[in-house]
Formats: sequence, C-alpha cells, structure tokens
Amino acid sequence: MLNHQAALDPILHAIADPTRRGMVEQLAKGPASVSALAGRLPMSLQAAMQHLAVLEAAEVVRSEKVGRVRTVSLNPAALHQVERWVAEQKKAWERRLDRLGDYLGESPGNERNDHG
Amino acid sequence: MLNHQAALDPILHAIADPTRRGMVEQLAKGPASVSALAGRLPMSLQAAMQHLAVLEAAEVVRSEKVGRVRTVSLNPAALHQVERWVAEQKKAWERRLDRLGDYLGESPGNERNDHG
DNA sequence: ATAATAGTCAATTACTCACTTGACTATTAT
DNA sequence: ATAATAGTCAAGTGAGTAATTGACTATTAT
Repeated sequence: MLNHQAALDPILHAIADPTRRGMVEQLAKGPASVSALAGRLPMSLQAAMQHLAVLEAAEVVRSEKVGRVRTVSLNPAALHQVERWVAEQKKAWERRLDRLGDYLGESPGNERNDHG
Repeated sequence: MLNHQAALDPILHAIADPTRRGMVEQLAKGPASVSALAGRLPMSLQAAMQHLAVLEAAEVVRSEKVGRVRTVSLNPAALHQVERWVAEQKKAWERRLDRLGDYLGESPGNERNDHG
C-alpha cells in the first residue's frame, strides 16, 4: 500500500498477462499496427485493443495514429524499471548472504531470522 | 493465451501487487515469520496470509513451519526468471535498432514498420 | 491448567478483469 | 460513389481477486 515505486504497479500488471506479454515480445522486434498485433490472437480485435490500452496506460507501449493506422511501439524504459526493481531485490538478498558468511565464518549452524 | 513461459504468469501477477512487492522487499533482507510480515500492513492477518499464499503458489517465496511459527523466505530463482525475460526483450529491441542503423547508414528517414 | 501467541480454514462481499457483441467513424482503394 | 479497411466506443457477462469477519487448532509461556 505504501508508494514503493508508483509506476511499477501498472507495468507489472500489464506484463503479467500472457496475451500482453506476447504483444510486448512482438513489439520488441519492431513497431506494429493494431491489427497486426491483433491478427495472430484468438480473440476479437476489440479485446486485443483493450489489452493494448492496458499496455499504453502503463506506458509499456506508445502509439501514434497516421491516416487510419495506429502504429504501436515498445517503450523500453518501462521494462528497464522492472529490471531495476528486480536487480535491487537480488542485490539486497546477496548482501545478506555476504553478511551471513562474515558472521558465521566457517562454522555451520542455523541462520538467524528477524522474527518479531 | 499461448504458453510463452508458463511460470512467468503467476510470478508477475504475484509481484504486481504493492502489498506483495513490499513483502518481497522485506524478505530480500532476510527470512521472516508470517506475523512479522503481516505486522506492518494495514490489513488483517488473514488478508496478509492470502497474499503470502499467492507468492508461494508462484514460487516467489518458500516457507517452512517449525513449532507454531512459519518462516518465509525469498526464492531468488523466480526474480531471476523475470529478469531474464525482460533482458531478452531489451536485447531483441536493441538488435533491431542495430539492424536499422546498418540499413539506414547515415541518411535519416522513416523507419520501416512490419504492418500487415 | 490457563492464557496468550502464531497460524489456519471457510464463507461472504465489493470490485476488477478479460472477454463478448453490436453500432459507429474515419480513411483509403476501386 | 461504394465498398473495404483500420480503428473506436459502449454495454454487458462470467470469472477471478482482495479484502472482510468469525470460528477454530496447535504451540509455547505463566
């Protein structure tokens, strides 16, 4: 509930869906139109557009309309943010393991947990 | 809907929630009991346990009960998988930019999109 | 033995989500 | 001008989610 990193929320929610993740994978290879993206999917164009709207609201994706075609492209910055958060957690985890190693030296025993 | 990377789905869904992401952040600093995790949160213990169940089902977290206390700890492998997927997308994106650079040489112009 | 602690199970509720269908607007091709 | 293409808006449905409350079981402390 606390504001850890506001934008991560919608970004992660957006890419948690396999349909939307598929769109991101397609877009990683280059921009595409709405119908190109929707074309492969076993669902209505409208459903695909709703997925696109979720991706765009999360700023995982940007789009621009020229004539009657809207071209969608990936915004790598959003993925970058995910990568950063994950890296931070892994770093914290490894820092802890290092500290454990220092304290324990070579004697094997139980880890100390922070319960309470 | 297609099976891109089965386990990513529940993992990303699990960490898309700010409460659960907060738990992961706490666990990155070291294992904790259920009540230690729930303690800080503005919700019932039961609600916190349901979040924990989501994290555990996704294998973002593991837990073991000794006596009356269940100790929860992070499974870094899950975060690793997220990192890998994100890295793959970024790699594909950069590969494309490189190719574009090759084709265009030095002349500035429109990018070619894969519509259709 | 009693009480406090730590966790669990189950049922309910309000809300969100992933679709659907149907009607409609612009743009481009014939 | 007509038709086909590309996208949009809106309303509705069924399933899933995040929370609640209440009742209950083990374990540990006094």
